Amino acid sequence: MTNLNPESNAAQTQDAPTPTNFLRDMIAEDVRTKKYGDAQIQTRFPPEPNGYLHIGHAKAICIDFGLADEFGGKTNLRFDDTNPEKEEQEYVDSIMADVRWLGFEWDRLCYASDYFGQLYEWALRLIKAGKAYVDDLSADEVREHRGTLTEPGKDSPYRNRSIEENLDLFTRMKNGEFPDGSRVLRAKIDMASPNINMRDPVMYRILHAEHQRTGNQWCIYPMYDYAHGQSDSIEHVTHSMCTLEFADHQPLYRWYIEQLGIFPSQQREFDRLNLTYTMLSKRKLLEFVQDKHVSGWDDPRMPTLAGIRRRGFTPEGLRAFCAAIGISRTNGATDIEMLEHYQRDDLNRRASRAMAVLNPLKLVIDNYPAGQVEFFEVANNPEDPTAGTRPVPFSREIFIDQDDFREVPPPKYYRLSPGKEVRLRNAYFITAQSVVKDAAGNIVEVHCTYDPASRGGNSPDGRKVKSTMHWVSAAHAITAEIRLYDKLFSKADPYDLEEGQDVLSNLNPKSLEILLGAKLEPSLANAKLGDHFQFERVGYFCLDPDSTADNLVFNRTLPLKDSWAKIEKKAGA
RNA sequence: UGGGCGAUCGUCUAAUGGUAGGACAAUGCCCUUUGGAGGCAUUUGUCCAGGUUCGAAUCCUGGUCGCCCAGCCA
Repeated sequence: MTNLNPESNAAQTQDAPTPTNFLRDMIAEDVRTKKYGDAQIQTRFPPEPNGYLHIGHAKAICIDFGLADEFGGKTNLRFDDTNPEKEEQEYVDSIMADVRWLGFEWDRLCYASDYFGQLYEWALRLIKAGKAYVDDLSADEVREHRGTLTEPGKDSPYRNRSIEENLDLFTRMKNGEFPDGSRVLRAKIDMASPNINMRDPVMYRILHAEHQRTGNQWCIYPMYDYAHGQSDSIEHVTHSMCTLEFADHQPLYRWYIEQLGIFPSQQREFDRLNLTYTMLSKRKLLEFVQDKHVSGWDDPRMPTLAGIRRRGFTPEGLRAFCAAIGISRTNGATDIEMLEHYQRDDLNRRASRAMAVLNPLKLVIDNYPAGQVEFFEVANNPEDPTAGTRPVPFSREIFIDQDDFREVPPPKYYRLSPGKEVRLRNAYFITAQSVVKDAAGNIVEVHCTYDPASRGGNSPDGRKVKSTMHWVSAAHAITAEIRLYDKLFSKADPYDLEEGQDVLSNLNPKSLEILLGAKLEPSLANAKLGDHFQFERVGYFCLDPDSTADNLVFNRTLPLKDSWAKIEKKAGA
């Protein structure tokens, strides 16, 4: 069952009508022809608990849960925990939390390890049917016998053992009589198959390893191919969607199910998500964490769901993105701009506005009475009148951003410069009069005059200003730490490498910039974890869990689109 | 190079033999108390060569290019 909240459903339906895709068409056809009788559509999301979920998994989750939901079906969360050497409870916990955060709730929580007993029984059945055998070849020898892409393999000398001997040996494998790697159970299919997966694939290997759920109960563990389809079948999964690299496994998936004569789950593959400037390999991400190139799985620069959540991304925005990118069988890379667009789109609708000055420059309004304070009632969200207002204090000395003042304004610069009049958002028109510089010639203070008649931000005489700037009252400002994040990689394709280089060499050295002296309007002292803010004219921000009462830390989720930056860039180029 | 899968604007995708459309990006204009948001407009595409057909992105043939597979990982 999915649990999309009404707001996000509305958001999705008001977008362009979702185009169809081959998976939906396939399911619709199966429903139409009653391929599974009156049984409901059943899907599953089957992560291995060996790492954190990332944006690529979000696409799979949206497909697995979304499609089932569309057809009134159900989705199981199943942990594919068949390799105890890589799996941990920490990952199980994070995966459950991430799926829920994305907005989905599973029907049944399952583990492949729940089926170890059944899988073992079925293995015995295949042995008795002459369809599986114990092989004593070493791993190296198995590889040598497998052949190559262009040459057929050779039969193992153990391939034609008697059923009795196979039964005896496999039982003893299970009973722990043999060391790791000494024997495997293999399906007896075809060593000359052009599909290497069909060249007598390994079904079970010996692993004297403790499993996070079954402990030491087993010392033989099923391989993915032997476990996955049967697990689907046990759960009566009608449509088992997976990524393209498993397409070659489909014949094997079907072979096991046919030999066993069990519920005919069917596998169908779709393309994996690739994003520009992003690494979506669990193995590499684990490396980043272990080698401390990032602070952890939830580093806000990580493409993990835990990372982007901490960064301030919303599940609604992510789901809209997943719906927009569609599903196909091509291999390309989606522009990260598209991900960011759907985040901004969602954040713009719901983020509370606030004023924050990241790089403060003091501004003194010389004709404003010293010691006077007034409060302006300011809209929390111009996009949403129901969001209400808040009081924002104003006084003689305020902070503006250094970017908003130029002693010598470049062409098309609308912001403050000597003699120029601008609007302080929601407050007054001001005109810059003079600057104060330090010994090194840096501007440390700007002096202005204000027009008392422009209170609220409009002049009664109707004169216009070209710019509106945000500000924070110096006496009331709270100081905070701001973490500005940028892309983790500096190349659109992280794998675009010189000979012998690793993706690490494409890491963006400026992916994190920390600002310690930012000045925020006082209401931000009440920010809570999980709140989303738009710092007006700057970007979207959220409170980081590193925050303490006397050191607030805000993460920049994304900057606002900045057309001035474009103009500047063009002028410079 | 054996097998599998694929190729449509710069990018991601629709069109299921009958008008090549949308989104993102880009560009220009309008609007704006966020150079945000919004509105309008514009640009760019069916891998190539043949064939079938009244009509082909779609079907056929032959190329070309890309991705995946030789774990006792998933």
